[in-house]
Amino acid sequence: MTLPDPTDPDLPAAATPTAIAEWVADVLRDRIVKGEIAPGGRLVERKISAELNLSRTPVREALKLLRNDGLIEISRNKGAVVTAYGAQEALDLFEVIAALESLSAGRLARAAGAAEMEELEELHDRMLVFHKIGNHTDYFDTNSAIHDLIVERAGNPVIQATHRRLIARARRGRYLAIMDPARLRQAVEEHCILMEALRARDAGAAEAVWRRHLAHTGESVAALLDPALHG
Amino acid sequence: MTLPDPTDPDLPAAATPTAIAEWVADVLRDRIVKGEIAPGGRLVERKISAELNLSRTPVREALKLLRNDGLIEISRNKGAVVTAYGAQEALDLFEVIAALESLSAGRLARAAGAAEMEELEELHDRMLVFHKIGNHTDYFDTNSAIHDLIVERAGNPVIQATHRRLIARARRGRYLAIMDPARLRQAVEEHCILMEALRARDAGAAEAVWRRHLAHTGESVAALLDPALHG
DNA sequence: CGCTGCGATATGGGATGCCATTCTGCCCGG
DNA sequence: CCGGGCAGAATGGCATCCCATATCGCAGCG
Repeated sequence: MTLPDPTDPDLPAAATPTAIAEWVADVLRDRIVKGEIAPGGRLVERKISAELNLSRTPVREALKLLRNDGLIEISRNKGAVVTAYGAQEALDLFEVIAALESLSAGRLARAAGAAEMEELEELHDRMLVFHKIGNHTDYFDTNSAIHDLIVERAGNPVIQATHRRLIARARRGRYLAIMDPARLRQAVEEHCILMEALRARDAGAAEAVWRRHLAHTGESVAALLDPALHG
Repeated sequence: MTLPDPTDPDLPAAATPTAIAEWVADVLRDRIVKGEIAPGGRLVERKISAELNLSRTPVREALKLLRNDGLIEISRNKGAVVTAYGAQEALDLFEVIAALESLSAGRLARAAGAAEMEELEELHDRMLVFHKIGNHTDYFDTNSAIHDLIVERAGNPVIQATHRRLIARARRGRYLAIMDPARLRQAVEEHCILMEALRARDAGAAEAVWRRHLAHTGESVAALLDPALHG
């Protein structure tokens, strides 16, 4: 699998004095999120350490980090396997993300300063452009950046840390399929409503629309993961 | 080596074939939550491994677990230090816990079966008795059990996992001081209101009271941590 | 022909040693 | 008397070895 450029230029040998384990985790997380390693796929410490030209120790730590993100499960003497990702998991996940992000949106509506609003407006405009010209990749990236920024600028580090732990799993759905155009339009509309609520400092409206937005997103991802399900 | 320290009867040498790291994490977590290791206190891998008669490897893993719980911070060449725990952290923490538990309470109000309600009623009654007779320790334990049960029975594993990660830090406040009797009465009242809402299957009321309950708790803990602050 | 038991292999967990970095304290020069 | 630099100690990270256990295949017996 993905062999082995022994001369891997990204090897952090000199680049990163520490945190090799986190680099390994990033590599593996990417593969899992992008679906290169399918659910049920095995991650064996010795294989990975050989492939990346490292010892098992940082790989072990990286696997623990991924387990912590809920991306894999580790069983003794059986290796790590990528967790399943089905409709139910997506709904569960987005329910929690909705709670965290709507909390953030409400906090922002109450306390956002001019600088924060400026950042948001700028990203929002950019996203609208990408949507209009049909650039899906940049649209999604900007969209994600908006969500992350809302959480970050809400000013509660606990929300941010908790959100970060969940977002990798949530975005596993992004690479599965193209989203329904009708849902795309609805999502953009919800983003616009949020911006209106923030400009009006209407915390209740901001929370409500954002919770709804993320519930819709969760349902869309769930529908993609299980076409038989429609709820 | 693994020579059983005669002074430490809890050594899991034979008791636990695996998961020594988790046992170490439990030991250290207990000490931190109970305040035996003060904020800013240092946890040195070699010291701990010597004290517990094991190698650095499981200790190292345990420290990573604690970092993950947000109880310590690890810096290279400086060791792990217990994170500060002040009024602001408590408020931030309980804001997130309130979001998670109120979500759970709402789900329970909509979907709880007879068995779940029975469990809750039983614990609730027990808590009322402990409160009435002034048994603070058992009151707190039963109270915590109710909160945990609500999250557990809500049927969303993501909520449960996320909640578990936050609760250790939240409960660091429990050992700081005795809570204001007026706040105790208010807390009991809020528990009663929640039970009423659950019995009536009123999800909105359940969410509202539980969010309020946890906001109040956060404010109480924050006030204990910083008597100058009163929000 | 099928079932049981034993051994080989795979795999994660723990122990241990070495290394790089950073912090501390002392000594020397100004 | 004070400041800068240097040496040694402290400390976490990585590499490597050994071990316990679970899994799988094969052989031998019923």
